[in-house]
Order: sequence, then C-alpha cells, then structure tokens
Amino acid sequence: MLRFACSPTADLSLESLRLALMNFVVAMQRNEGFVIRIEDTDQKRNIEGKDAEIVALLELFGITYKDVLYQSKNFKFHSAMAIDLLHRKKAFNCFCSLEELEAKKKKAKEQKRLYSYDGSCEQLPAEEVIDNPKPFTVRIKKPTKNISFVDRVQGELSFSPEEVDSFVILNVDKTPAYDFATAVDDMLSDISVVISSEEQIESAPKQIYVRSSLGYDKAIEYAHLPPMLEADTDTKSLLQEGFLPQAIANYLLTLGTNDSERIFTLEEAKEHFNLAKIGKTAVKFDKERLREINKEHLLRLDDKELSRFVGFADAQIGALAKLFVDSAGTTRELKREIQRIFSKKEIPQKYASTAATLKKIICQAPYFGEYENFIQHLKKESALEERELLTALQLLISGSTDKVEPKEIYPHIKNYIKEIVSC
RNA sequence: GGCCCCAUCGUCUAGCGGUUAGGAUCCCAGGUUUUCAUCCUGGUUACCGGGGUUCGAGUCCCCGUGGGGUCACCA
Repeated sequence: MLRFACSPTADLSLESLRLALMNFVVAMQRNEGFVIRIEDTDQKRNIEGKDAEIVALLELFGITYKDVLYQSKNFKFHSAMAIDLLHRKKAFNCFCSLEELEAKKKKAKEQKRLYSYDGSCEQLPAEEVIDNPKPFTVRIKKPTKNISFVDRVQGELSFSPEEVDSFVILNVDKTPAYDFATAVDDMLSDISVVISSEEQIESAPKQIYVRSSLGYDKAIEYAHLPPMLEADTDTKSLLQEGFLPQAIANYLLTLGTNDSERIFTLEEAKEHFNLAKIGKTAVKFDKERLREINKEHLLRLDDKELSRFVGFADAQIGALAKLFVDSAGTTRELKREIQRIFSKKEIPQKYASTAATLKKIICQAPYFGEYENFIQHLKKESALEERELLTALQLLISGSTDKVEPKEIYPHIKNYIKEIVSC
C-alpha cells in the first residue's frame, strides 16, 4: 500500500501534487493499493472543506484511490499504543512546562549545540508520576543506538540517538504528535513505500524507531525527494491559466529525470516513470517547459473535447483551435484566439472599403465546401487583386494579419463564415 | 549558529580518472508535407571559484561561494 498524506490546512501545493502523483504511479507499478490520508490531528488549524477540495483536485489529475483516511479517526489506536509503550517503559510522562523547555532550547542555541531533551522526567519515581497534578505529555525514550536506513534517493542515512531524541508522542491534550501518528498509521495501513520531500528526512528515523519500539518489523522503504524551487504558483492557478491536468502531471513526473519519451498520460506513466532515476539535485519549476508539454497535450486532445475548453461543442472548432497552438500554449489563450475570430473586428482604415466589399459578397454567397471554390467566387465577384483580397479576408476572419492564414482556417469555419464576418 | 544535502547548456539531464563533455527541450536557419498534427537537417549555449592528489580531474580530497533542508506540545 502507498499513500499520499496531506494536512487540510493549506491548498494543494505543486510539490505535494508531485508527491501524490509519484506515490500513485509507484503504487500502480507495484500493483499495490493507494490511499489518501488526511492528517487532521491539529483540529485548530484544519480548514473546513479543504480535505474535500484536495481530494477533488487529485481526482481531476486522474488519481484513483482505495480510500480517504482521516488520521483523527485513529486516535484510539494512537492512545492505545502510547499506553503500551508506557507500560513497557519505552515511553514516559513528561511534566516539563513549555517555558522550561523553551529556556533549555534557548540555552542550547546560545551554546551553539544541538538541543535534545535532557531526560529530567525520564527517571521520576512512580509515586511522583501517579500523583502529579501537573499537565503532561508523553515522550518516547530515545534510542540507545543509531537509527540507520537506506533511502532510495538520499542513499544510506544514519541518525544518532540525540538526533532522534526523546520526542513527544502524545501532546498535552493527548492528541498524537505528528511523527507518532504517522508512524502508527503507516503501520496500520501496511504501507510499503513512502515517497516524500526532503524536509521530512529527519522524521523518518523517528517513525522507524516508533514502529520498532512497537515491535513492528516490516521495513518501510523511503524515498526523500529533493525540493522543487521557484514554484511561485500553485495548482489552482495553473489550472485557471489553462494548463491541462494531464500536462501538469506529465511535467511533474518528468521533472528530475531525463525521460526523453516525455509526453505521456498518467496511465502511461506506469511505463515511463522511474523513481530510481531521480537524483539528489533540486529542480526548478519552469513554466515555459510546462507550456511546451501543455501544447503537446492540447494537440493530442480529441477535437470535440478541446472545443469545450474554448466555449464550443464542435469538433471543427477544436481542430481550428489546434491551428493556434503554436502561439497559444494554454486553453485560456486558445479561447482568446477563437473569440477573436467570432467577435467584431476592427478593420484598419487601409482595408476598410475592400473588407466591406468582401463582406457583402460573402453574405450573399452560397455555401462553399471547398476553400478553392470559395476564394474563386470572391475573386470573380470582387475583381480584386489576389494579395489585397487575401489580406482583407484574413482581417475579416481573424482580425489580424500575422496569425494563421484563411486557407488553413476556412475548412473548419465554413459553416460559421457568415456569422464570423458578421453578416 | 549546530548537523545534513546539493552545484554540468535558459530548463530537464548523461557522465561514475583519459569523451571533440552526450541527449532532450527552448531558440535561430533551412528543408519535407498544400487538411491538420507531424517529420527531417544544421546551428548557438554548460562543468560555481580556488587549492591539492594524479602522467591526466566535470569526475577523487580540502577550503570557499551559492542554494536547500532540519533543529515544536505544526503537519
């Protein structure tokens, strides 16, 4: 089983989306299930409805899942396991106040050394623990030897007992702390591989230690990806800008690899994506590159489907839109191009009279299925010189002279020609 | 600040002591194909800096510099 874990406290970032996609693809590759886990243990910070929004976005990107799990529903397991650790003297109650801890941290910082819990409450006599009215947290006793594991991206990693530390597993309100809840949930969900971001590296040894303390000996494989830089945009804005979900997914899955067969659907990613190819170097989010990939996906889109993005339900308009993909890389820009054709045009003074003549002819003309016949008719009726005629026609159709030519456009718009020149 | 990670064309990368430093993409030039998509040929552009080790260093070591991470009763 693989999972995508996210807290319902913020929008789905591109980095998170990338992780979700990778976990999903690897689940497909390994023929394992995939679940979404909402990490909602901090009730104060949760944003109403954010969980549903994130799930809907993931669906939009083509991710399918077995289940959406809420971490808060596992509180009873978290407490039970914390109590188990307490009974087995692998954890202890800690009565230190926040102020005391804060002071010790500050001191450690001043002395420029690593802060770790000093163990004040670890050896308290039993009676002092039982009768103590002070609020308390539960801490796991730090390991006695290094915690080591092999990370699929980072290589061999080893953490000292001080780095793992006697960290809090139950907060003072007895909700589980992050590393503990995650470690337990991964165990309960039978997670096999975790792909997450570099910032979670220090969490891994803690979680490994929690599970081994609980006697769970299945090793979870970790892969901590290097960060994605300069992603000064988010998932929702990219979609609003007119980038296709399949293009965004494609881009995020190729980032950090050198896959030259770079255009693929999420289904095809099963073949193309290779976690082992991801290096330790940070990657830059490059919107220009995404645009190029988006163009490829636009061209691969079914004509009729594409036409819906630009406000029509006609395959011909979709095909028409594809003519503009060279300069317009997003559905939003394509829509602008199509709208330009279907709206009233400003004809430059120089061509005003020619255009008016042509317009009149077109409005009275019969229907022509072929561009050649259409243009011959215009030539005959107007007696205009060819170059001038073409320029005026182009102005009438697209409102500009520097885009795609009438010859290419006509086959797709022949049914709309009178509407377009606004008869 | 302590600890950890990283550094090759604009971008994504190959390279694991000896290469004219390769590919993809973008860009430019030219050419095929008069449905569209496409496709082909050529061109420009890179080893962060400084010291070592070595016959030889993008590659190994050290020091800088730059970027990133982490150091919660947040997730």
